[in-house]
Amino acid sequence: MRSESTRPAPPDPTRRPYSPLISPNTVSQVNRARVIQALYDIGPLSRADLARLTEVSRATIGTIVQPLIDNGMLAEGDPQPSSAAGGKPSRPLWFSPTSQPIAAVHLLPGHVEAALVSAGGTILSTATREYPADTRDTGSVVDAVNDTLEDLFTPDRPTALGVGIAVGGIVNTDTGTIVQVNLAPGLAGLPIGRLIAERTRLPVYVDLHPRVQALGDRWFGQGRGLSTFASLYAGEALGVGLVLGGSVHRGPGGAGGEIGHSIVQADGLPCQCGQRGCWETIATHRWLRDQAVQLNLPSARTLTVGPLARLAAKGHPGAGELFDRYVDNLAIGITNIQQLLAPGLFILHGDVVAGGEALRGKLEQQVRRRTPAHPGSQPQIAFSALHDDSTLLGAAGLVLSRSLQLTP
Amino acid sequence: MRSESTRPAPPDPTRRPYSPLISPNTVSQVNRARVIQALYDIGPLSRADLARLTEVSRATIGTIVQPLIDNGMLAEGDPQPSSAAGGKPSRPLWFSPTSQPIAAVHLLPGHVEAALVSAGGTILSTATREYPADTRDTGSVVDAVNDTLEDLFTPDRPTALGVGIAVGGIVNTDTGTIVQVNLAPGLAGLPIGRLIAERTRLPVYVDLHPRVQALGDRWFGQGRGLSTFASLYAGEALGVGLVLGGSVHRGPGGAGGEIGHSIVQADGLPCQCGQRGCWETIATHRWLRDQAVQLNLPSARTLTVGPLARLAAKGHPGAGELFDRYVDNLAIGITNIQQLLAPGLFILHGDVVAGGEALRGKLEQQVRRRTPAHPGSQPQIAFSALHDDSTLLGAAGLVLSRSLQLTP
DNA sequence: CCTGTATGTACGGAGCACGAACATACCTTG
DNA sequence: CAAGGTATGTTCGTGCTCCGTACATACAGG
Repeated sequence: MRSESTRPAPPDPTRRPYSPLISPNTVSQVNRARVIQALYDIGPLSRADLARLTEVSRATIGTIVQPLIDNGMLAEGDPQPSSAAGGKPSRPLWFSPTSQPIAAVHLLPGHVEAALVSAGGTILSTATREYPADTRDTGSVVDAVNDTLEDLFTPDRPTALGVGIAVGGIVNTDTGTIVQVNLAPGLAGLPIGRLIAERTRLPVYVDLHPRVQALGDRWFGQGRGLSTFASLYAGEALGVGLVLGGSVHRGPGGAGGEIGHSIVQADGLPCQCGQRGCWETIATHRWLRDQAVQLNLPSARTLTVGPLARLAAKGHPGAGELFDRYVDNLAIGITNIQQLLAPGLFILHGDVVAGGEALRGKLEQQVRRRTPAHPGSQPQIAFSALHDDSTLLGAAGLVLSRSLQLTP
Repeated sequence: MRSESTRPAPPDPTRRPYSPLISPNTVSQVNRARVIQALYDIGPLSRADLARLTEVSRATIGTIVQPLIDNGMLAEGDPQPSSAAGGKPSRPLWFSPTSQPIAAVHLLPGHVEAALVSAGGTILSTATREYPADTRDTGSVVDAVNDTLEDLFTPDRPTALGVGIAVGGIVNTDTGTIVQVNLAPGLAGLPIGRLIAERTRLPVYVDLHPRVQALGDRWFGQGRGLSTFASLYAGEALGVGLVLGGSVHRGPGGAGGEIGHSIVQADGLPCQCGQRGCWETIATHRWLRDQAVQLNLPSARTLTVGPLARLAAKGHPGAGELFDRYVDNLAIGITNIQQLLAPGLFILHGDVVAGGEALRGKLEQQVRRRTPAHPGSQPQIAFSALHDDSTLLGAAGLVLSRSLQLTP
């Protein structure tokens, strides 16, 4: 029995976990994780590059990477030609396409997408399933996810490292339980993480869709190696995933990122949430379509950003002005994030990407105009380079960061 | 010469630094830092407590803490009575009052406050200096800071571990240069960090005032051991310091926290910064006084939160309503932070604290009303327990975290 | 006084990174 | 083509730190 009198405080999700001390046995684990991290951050690197980067001897790198090559995670690439000074050509190391894959799931209202992803970020195979979005039979949802995974797990492949699930709604990341999905209210309360873990006997990690997208950018996209950036989803809804200090930010229980309900117009339009002037009320498809109806734009009730941009480019009456207002409304919320956190880089996902360079350039200009000059840190707006794969790759990144004990 | 062809990317402030691998020599440094961290997070702990907490043997803790006791940083407290089960009484370890102190500086427009702080967070001595706030002679400012420090550095004390400087304005934390101080424009561009480092020959760390306050809460106040919280300064201005994942957040160059210019009323009152509807325009003394003048409250032009709260408590006509509107305006900005980051705890500093429990309770209620229920994470509002010392203690925490290589 | 319990310390053993030296492979130059 | 230079990757003995076990110390309770 432990002494109760001087016993440390009981566990509390808001308390910082005490990092255990490093023992000789764990040094190699920690170092292995850091080497893998460097590869993800920078790309293929030779042993000598890794030694310089991590400030250890080449001999040490050898002993760290050799087991990873032996167990099939890493593989040596073709020799790189040596420089003009001569020297033995280096053999860059990178994740083997035949290494243990990762299962990635995107759970949307009404359907499930899944993929098997290699450690290097290649999508090896995909599968999808439909389910009735308005169902209250949560068993059918779990079945849909499980069946999709079964399609991926063929006997000729090694078992997956784990399963990452991105949910288009609010999730408690500590318990892997769905809290709320707007267009599928029946999913509320479903402990999807535990149920899939029981069926697959694999570690399962569940997180919010915008945060998973940020993980995609962080591991496989423009966020690689960056300390701080924001991934913004904008389209029919708004959401943000924040990478701060190299880790994706999660509030207690995985809260945070509900940027759609931040207030940008205190006495503005009423929002579904009961407040007034949420960012959602002026920067989503709903607002865009309401305005388009008033302006008598074609197909106003199903308008999206791409068609609006094309109407504006053609000079359709009212379209250009609406486009500009939409961009400025987006800029307001982005500015607020920049003022508070100064991530510096905003990676855009969702339908907003259909706005093209006209939208990106204008948006960047508006955000810069609204953020007073801070030396050497002009905010940048970019479209995600991962396109439609960002969520599935992010779900793989979720598994990677947790399973390999890398930066979370 | 290094090979250029496979050379890793050049250094970039927005890139994450690659943590060097751990060698047998550095294991002890890392572990020592983690033991010290545990003491700061929890308070005095015996060797056995530390062993349980850090998951190493008591023997290891002994070898880690013995040098710290020998060099005077830690000291054994009085034996704690053993529990009913018996056993040898434990000797709690804590920072010795005679350990190497830390110099803390608060640079305000027109005057300088400084203190010598023990590692345990006790203010050992203080000193102040005035300087003309409207000066363009930056030498006089550096002299004022330096003279104040000289007052503290008496020959009978060991040399300080370092100097932490909190600046009431925008600062580039990478270079230690002042970017802008609202009421002392002459300070812009002053490389205060480098200049004080040259004079004192000590390591000097410079940061923004709200962020330093957050560090005070994080090391010595209610933020101890917490993973995530926000420290809000509210009074004549607004500013926020964020602790996320155990570290205080800094954007590139130390940007971020300029919450006063986040937009909460897109078509609202014009702000000094050129935009409309910044939070500043509805939640600072300026707004409060403008409203008080319109309501004909007594001493309206110099009104602060304390007198307003007392007028409201006495039922003075209009005061109660103004008080409520002020609280709700504060709640808007806090809600936005909660929606984005979900820090869960907001520690208030500045004149707003004079509003007392009436203000705190109402503010908490408003923020909770505005944030849709997230399971098990109701946001909390608290006043700083450090009162007027929070900035100086935070400046000490700034030095601690950097000098001891603890979590930044 | 003896047993039980808990704290703090001493000592041989094991794991891992380090440094130096070596094998390998390519370049340039005469 | 041979020699010298340069860079990569590997081998092997050394040293640092933590681990497990055992032991000394100190208090409670019967």
